[in-house]
Amino acid sequence: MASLPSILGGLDPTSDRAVFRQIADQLREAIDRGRFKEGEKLPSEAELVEHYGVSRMTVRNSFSILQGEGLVHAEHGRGVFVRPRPPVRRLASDRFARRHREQGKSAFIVEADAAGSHPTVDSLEVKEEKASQDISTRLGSVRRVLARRRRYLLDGRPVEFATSYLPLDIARGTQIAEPNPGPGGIYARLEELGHQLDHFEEEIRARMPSPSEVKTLQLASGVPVIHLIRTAFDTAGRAVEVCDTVMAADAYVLSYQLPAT
Amino acid sequence: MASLPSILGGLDPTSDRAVFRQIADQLREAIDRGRFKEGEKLPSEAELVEHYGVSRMTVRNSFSILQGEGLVHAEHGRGVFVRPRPPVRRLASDRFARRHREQGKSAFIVEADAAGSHPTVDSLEVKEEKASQDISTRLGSVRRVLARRRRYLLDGRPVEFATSYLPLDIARGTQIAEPNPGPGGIYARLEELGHQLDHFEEEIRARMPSPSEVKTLQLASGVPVIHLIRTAFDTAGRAVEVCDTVMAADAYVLSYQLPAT
DNA sequence: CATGCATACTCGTATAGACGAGTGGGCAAG
DNA sequence: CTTGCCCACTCGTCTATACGAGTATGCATG
Repeated sequence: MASLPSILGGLDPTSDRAVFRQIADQLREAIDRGRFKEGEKLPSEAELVEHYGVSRMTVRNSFSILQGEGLVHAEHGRGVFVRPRPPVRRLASDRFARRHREQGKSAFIVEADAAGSHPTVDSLEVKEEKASQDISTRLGSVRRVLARRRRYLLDGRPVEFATSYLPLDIARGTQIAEPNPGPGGIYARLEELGHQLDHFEEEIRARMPSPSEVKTLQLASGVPVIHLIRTAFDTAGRAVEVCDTVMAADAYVLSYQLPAT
Repeated sequence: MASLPSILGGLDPTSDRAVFRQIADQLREAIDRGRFKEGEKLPSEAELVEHYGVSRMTVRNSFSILQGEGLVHAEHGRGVFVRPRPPVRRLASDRFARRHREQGKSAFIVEADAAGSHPTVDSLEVKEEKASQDISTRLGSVRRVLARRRRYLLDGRPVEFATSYLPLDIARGTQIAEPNPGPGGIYARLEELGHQLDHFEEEIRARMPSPSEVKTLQLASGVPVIHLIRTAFDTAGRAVEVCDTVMAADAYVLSYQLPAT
């Protein structure tokens, strides 16, 4: 690495911009310009204290700004690093098309294999439970539901956490209530049960994760989540499934195709 | 407000959870439970210093966690407040349907009026410029484009910042190159010019905002942005417009309807 | 009554120091 | 050579203090 003074400038004492912001600005610019590359270690707190002639807390304050922006992450005992951008998973709007439901493996597995990454699904839980107010409304005033929870990982990294809710009168006692719903997933089973799927509705929000989501998805600070709620409707117009998904935002791009009507 | 000890507990010295995290946990829980309501002022730093018997920096550290989560925001000289959740704007996937293009006013204005809020559009800029690599690719290798930039506000609050890019051979010299594109917007003009719209593709990402986005959208800390890139295709299969939109994530819910095919 | 200032309270910025804990390299002992 | 310890370096946590600047309130002055 080049010497610090050649990468980072000095402070402007006449500026009314706070010192820790000036330092953050310089580091951010250096990162944007590629002076510090993905995964590379930034100067240590001590080095920056030395370089700028400020106290350590001031430097730490700068780092915390960049962390909040998702640009860097700190590793205890090692240093502060430019956060590498993980490969993103592309979700196309036709991902639930019937033709994708032919094979035995789930869409997640097939797609990950194709992308050369190693997919895993864990913490599978299938149980009956009381529907939340929101789920009940979406499913048309049901009291209890079958909930299917699972977490998806790519190359060991958790990227998505999803729960499907289904009305008991549809799902109870069927293969949908089994941990492994069989080839084509629960949508294939629903159609076999006479609920021909008509369309899906998806609601998308983005927000900062709750502490429990940070834990489950092992999120670095400065990484938002995409919260997607999908409702599946059968040809009778009935909502037959609600799927609540929380995704690590840095791992996903959602893609939709809309008719111009 | 009830007394502090009745809302916030004490610290657990035996816990290995850092003190500032314990304080943040208690404040977060109090907020979640509605002990502190939206817009309400939290105890001041001094009060919490008193209550917990810790130093001020420790309390500030707790607040900075909650700020990063988007739960609270600080106002210089006033206090720290529970961040109110703004009314969200719902974007439905049929928002560009031809039938919505009849009236003179833009979709944004019509919709906001219906919701009872006061919409504004500002910082309108229309100019020809060099296409970025990404835009060029999406539009099919054009070098220069017409760029239409504008910012949308609801009740004075900026919520969205968008830029449309169009190939010069289509847009130059037409009403599309005017600040006001006329009734039905640029999509109506494109169709009049013989580019019957066939479908749109939308790409959605979520991430933390850049400093300039924070400024333009006046974002509180802990608020991510939704980055939406829409490409419009005509019936000849040509990409005739790319619209790059950055939205305050706390102001939007995107909604899509997908066929089950 | 109205104006304006003093003041108390709020958060913002910055310093200096202390100790703890994770990491990794080098050196010494076996 | 291998094992294990020490040490230097890293970030994590916390204290104590100081001054600045924005806000709001009330009181004194005109």
